[in-house]
Order: sequence, then structure tokens, then C-alpha cells
Amino acid sequence: MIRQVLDLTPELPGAKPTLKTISRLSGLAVPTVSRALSDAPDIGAETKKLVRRIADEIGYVPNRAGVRLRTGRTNVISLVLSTEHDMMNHTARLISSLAGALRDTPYHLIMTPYFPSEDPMKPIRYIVETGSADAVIFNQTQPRDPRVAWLMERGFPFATHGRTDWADRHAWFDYDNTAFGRIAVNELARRGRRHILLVLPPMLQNYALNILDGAQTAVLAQGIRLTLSDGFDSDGASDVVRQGARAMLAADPSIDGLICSSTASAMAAVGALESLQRRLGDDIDLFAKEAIPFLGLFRPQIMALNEDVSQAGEFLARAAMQAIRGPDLPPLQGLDVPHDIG
Amino acid sequence: MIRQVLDLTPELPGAKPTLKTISRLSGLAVPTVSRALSDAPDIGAETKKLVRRIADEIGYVPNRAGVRLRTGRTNVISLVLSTEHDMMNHTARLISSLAGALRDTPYHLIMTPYFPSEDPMKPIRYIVETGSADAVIFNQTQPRDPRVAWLMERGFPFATHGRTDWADRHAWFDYDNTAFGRIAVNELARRGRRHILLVLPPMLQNYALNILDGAQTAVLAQGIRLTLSDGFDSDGASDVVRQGARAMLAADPSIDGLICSSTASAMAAVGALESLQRRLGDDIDLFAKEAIPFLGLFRPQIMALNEDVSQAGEFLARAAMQAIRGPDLPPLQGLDVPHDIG
DNA sequence: AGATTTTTCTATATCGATTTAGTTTAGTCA
DNA sequence: TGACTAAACTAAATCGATATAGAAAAATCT
Repeated sequence: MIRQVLDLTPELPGAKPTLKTISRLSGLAVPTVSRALSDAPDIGAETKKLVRRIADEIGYVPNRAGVRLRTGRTNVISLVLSTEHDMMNHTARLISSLAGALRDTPYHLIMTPYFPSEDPMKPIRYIVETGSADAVIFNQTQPRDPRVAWLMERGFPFATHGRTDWADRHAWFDYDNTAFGRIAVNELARRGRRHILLVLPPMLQNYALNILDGAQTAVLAQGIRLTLSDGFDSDGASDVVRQGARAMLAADPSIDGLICSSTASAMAAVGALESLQRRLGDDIDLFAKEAIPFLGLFRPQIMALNEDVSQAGEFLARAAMQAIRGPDLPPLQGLDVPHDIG
Repeated sequence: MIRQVLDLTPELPGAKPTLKTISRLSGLAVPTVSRALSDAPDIGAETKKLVRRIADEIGYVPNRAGVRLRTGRTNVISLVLSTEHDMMNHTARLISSLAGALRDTPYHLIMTPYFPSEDPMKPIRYIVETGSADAVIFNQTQPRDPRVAWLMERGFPFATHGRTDWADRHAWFDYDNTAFGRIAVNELARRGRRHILLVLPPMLQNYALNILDGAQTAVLAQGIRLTLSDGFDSDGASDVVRQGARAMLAADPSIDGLICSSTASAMAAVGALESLQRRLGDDIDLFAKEAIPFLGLFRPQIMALNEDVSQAGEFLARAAMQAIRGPDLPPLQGLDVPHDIG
């Protein structure tokens, strides 16, 4: 059923196959080939089969620039991330799981870093205004996060690692940090601890607020004391955390329990305890959260809950793609609930 | 000097400015605008000034898809990385420094992950064959790395973190692992250690071979013993490393020195030592390399050299861009040489 | 049989940038 | 003054994919 004169112009051997190549080989027009591959209703079944066979044979892959230019879709998802020290481990996990989840989709993952000292709005604005991606993913959310407000206002697809005050209206995945705070306090109390030091970064991010919230609830129920770390950033460099924790522990010897929210700060705390001659599991206990199981293996005396960041990455990939697919679709939301230990 | 009827078609307010927008505003043809912005010799000085002023005012940024489609340049650099456990810390550092270094260039960084179980050639082939990037960067190089051979053969731009047997012919940045191995042995010997266990992953990667090489040289010079870890992958999960190290230490009590090539494996080794009741700094010493200074802070008894991976990221970004710019340009090569401690 | 609809395809225009070839204008020289 | 050159543009084609409108062939209806 050849309707067109076959174009037999020899093709350069190294050239990547395009729709035109398939058009040549099949004798069909380029748009027909395009519509056949996208399974349009106005293309015959036989034609579709033929086109797909040829496409498979010559290993046709659509040119991203062509699609992008014509449709406006970039097929890119941007992960916006801070270069903060303590987030490294966490972030590395997130990156590889995100990239893994996007592997067999048409999406590419690009990295858009910003320095902690910068305005976090900047990378977001850049992505949206230059049209560099179809969606953005970011973490370190705050309760009334300006990035979330800005993106919602513009209807630009996004998904966050961490909730906000507007969590019912956008896509997110979060670890139940409130539960973590509660469990941590309860476990320490069960071991007879009466005065707990909660090591957290300055109270701007949602996750820290949630841990505090959970810890406070449990502390009231248990009738014990809670002190919040102050004057140093537990997401900062290890030595800063170590010295900060040491100072607080030295200032109040009644502290007999510690809660840390990352491997790095937990290790810094261990360093502080050792320098004060306090013995873990004996006259003080430590409860921590970490992205990669490590503390429990290294020091069985440390109680740790594992936050499965890979799960977050996979979920966020799907959430971002769903957000791209349509503003009418319900935003995907998921909570990773830790279970009580022991 | 208006040569064309000004097109005053109202523009949609949300639309991104294109060359056409500037063309409208200036009364110049689109190609003229394009050539003015790229500083072509056949455009008048006045015209260039005018065009640039308008472009600045309306915040013109070239559409990536347009450029990519027309020129074939993607303005994308792909970082190909394994999702291996122990590489996490290292990788996170590399990613953020690479992305940071590319921030004020036209290049985007995309992530192309592969699982350790997969053929490392696969992601490389994908990038090259689909034309997803102008250059690739990868690590975990082997002496006769098939990826390097394949890319050189095709003349596709790339830069590696780690050298190969063909290091003189391609762009790379490397840490001087031979020096690390030598320094580690020398320091341990200086502390009177006579039998050293070198904890390394299976001998496929160049960096491990280099460490072994440096250690062997020093061991011969010092007249002491060296044992190489065997039967477990020190780049794997912490508990595997811990058990592996424990078994080897238990099997040969004469071992009084340890060398580890990452924070994670060093911590696993510390765990193994503690479970064997051996005291660090007392009856055994540990020397390690790490991407983020931590071990020394946590345990002053551990001797550690810091590998500045950020420097690698910055260098590799420049090296990749240079490789893209021209095959005739000399490939950028850089070595991070650690200095003896103490 | 003739008109009408349905099916299936083709032709054309378009996204934004750049390249090549060609045109206009001004300036130079004999 | 008229031919010639240089400078500074514009016109048209192109990269690859897709959306829209229109055309041809086949099938259905009266």
C-alpha cells in the first residue's frame, strides 16, 4: 500500500534515526508516523504495527529537543537542593532513589543547587522563569514556605519532601517526625531517663518543629523534663555541633537523655559525651534518626530509627509526574510512619 | 533607522521573550538579533548595543530546546554514578560541587544512575546514542576502563574522576591514592605498628590498586607486613564490612594497624575493634581517608587524611567543558596530592 | 446509483534559534 | 559619473516533532 514515492536518499550511517527515517522506510508521511507511535485513534491498526516494528528495528528514540520545542514540555524534573553539610547523607540517598525512579520514564533529573546563605526562592524562580523543567522537587520545607506559596500561585507543578501549612493542597512526602519525637522520648523514659536534651537546628524547618512537637507531647505525658538545644545549628559542621552539645551537657549535669535527628549530629554528640567522660547506655542514653542504618551497628547502645529516604525518592518521583500530568488530579501525598521499637 | 514595519501584535503577558520579541521591539529581523547577541562581525556596533539593551531589559534567555535542536548542542553534562552504599558521602559532595561549578554556565547537570549489579557501559551508551548530553563525567574507573575506551574511540567528550591506563589521553581528576597508601603505612610504622590490614574493595578499581601500590612500596621500605582484606566488599553495607574486618582481625591477632579508604568502612572497622575488645590508639591504630572531616573529630585516636572532593567537582566541571569545546584542546588533568601529616 | 459518513492518511504550519545565501545601502576609486 | 567593494542587513531553509486542517478512499445509508 505505498502511496508515496519512496525517498531513497542514502542516509549517513552515523546519523540518529528520526521520524523522517521511518517515514522513508515505510513510505508513510512523517505526521502519520508520529501519530502511529503515539497511538492516535485515526491511524489504522496495520499501519501502527508496521511503524512500531520499524521504529524498534532501527532503535528510534524521539529527539528531546524536538519534542520540547514543539510541545513546551521539557521532560525534565529539577531537584533543588541545599549544599548543607549535615544533609549530605540524606540528600545522596534522595538523589539516587529519585534518579532511579525516573530511569524508565521520559524524564531526566537535573540538579539545581543553592548555597545555604542564598535566598531559597532564587533557584525556584530560575527554573520556572526559564522553563528549565516541568516540575521541581525540594526539601527543607517551612510551615509557610514561600517557595510553596509562590509555586501554588502560579500553578507550577512541584512536590516537596516535608509538609507545609498548606499540605492538603500540594504533593508531598514526609517522614512522621512527630511520631519520631514521641517515640524517642517514650523510649528514653522507659529506660528511666528524666531530663532530655533535644538537639535540633534553629526552628525554621517543619521537620524540626514536628520533632519538637512530638517530644513535647510525650514529655508532658511522662512527666519528665525537656531542654531544647540552642545557640548552634545541628545541621552545621560536626565540630560546631560537638562543642555546642558539650557545652549544654556540661552546663546541666541532670541531662540523662539525648535526641538527635541525623547520623552526623548523633556522632558529634557521642564525641561530646566521651569528652565529658559520660558513658552511653550507662549514665546517659541517646536516641537518633538516620537515613542509612549505621549507629546501631557501630554502637549497639545507641537507639536509632531508620528513615527510608529511598522510599521518599520513589514517591516524590511519582508525585512530581502526577503533578505534571494535571492540576485537576489529586496531589499525591504520603507519610512514612515509624513504628515504636522494641 | 527602522527598516521594517514594526509588528505591534500585542504579546501575551505571560509569554517568555524570544528573539522574535526583540525583533518586534527593535524593528530588526530575527537573524540580525541572533547574530547581534552572538557578537557576529557583520553586525553594526550601534545595532549590537541596541539589541543587547533590549535583551537585558526584557530578560531574554535563549530557549534551550531551540538552540539544542538547531545546533545539536544539548548544553547538558551528565554525571553517571553508581548507587553504591559506601560511595554516598563521596558522591553527594561531588554532585553539589559539580552543580555549583556549572551554575553560572549554560550547562545543566543531569543524573544518570546505574545499579552496581548492572553493566556500567549501559548508561554511557544511552547518553551517547540518544544524544542526551554533550559530555559525561563518571568515577570508579578501572585501569583499562571499557567506558573510557569506548568514548575515546567515538571522540565523545568526557572527564573521569580517577585515572586509567590511558590517562595521558583524556581529561581526569584524581586523588593521589598511591601517596595516601604510602603515607598511611609510614605513619602506622612510625607508631611502631608491624602488621597492617589494608581494607579495600575487590581489586577492580584504579583507586584501590593505587592505594595497594603505595602501601606495598612503603611496607617494603619499612620492613613490615601487609595483609589485604579479602572476601568482602569494603564499599558495601556497614555490617558486611564490620563482620569481614572482625573475622580477619580475629584470625590474625598480630595485626596492629588498619587502613581504610572511607569514613563508613573506618567506622565499621571501629565497630569490629570494639567487639574484639581491642583499644584504638593503644594496641592497634587506624588510618583512614574521608571526604568530609569527621573521624578525627569523633575519635582523635584515628588518623585521617581528607580528600577534598569539592575540588574534584570544580575541576571536572571545567575539564568537561573544555572537552566539549574542542578535541584539539589539551585534556585537563589534575592530581590532588595529600601531604604527609604531623 | 448517488449522497453521506467514516476511516485513514497527507499537506502545511509551527515551536525558537541559527546558518547560508542574497540584497540593499553607502562608500571608494578611476 | 558610473562601476566596484565593503558593510550591514534581510530572506529563506533548517533542526525534529506535533497539531490542525483538509483530502482521498472505503464503507454505509436511502
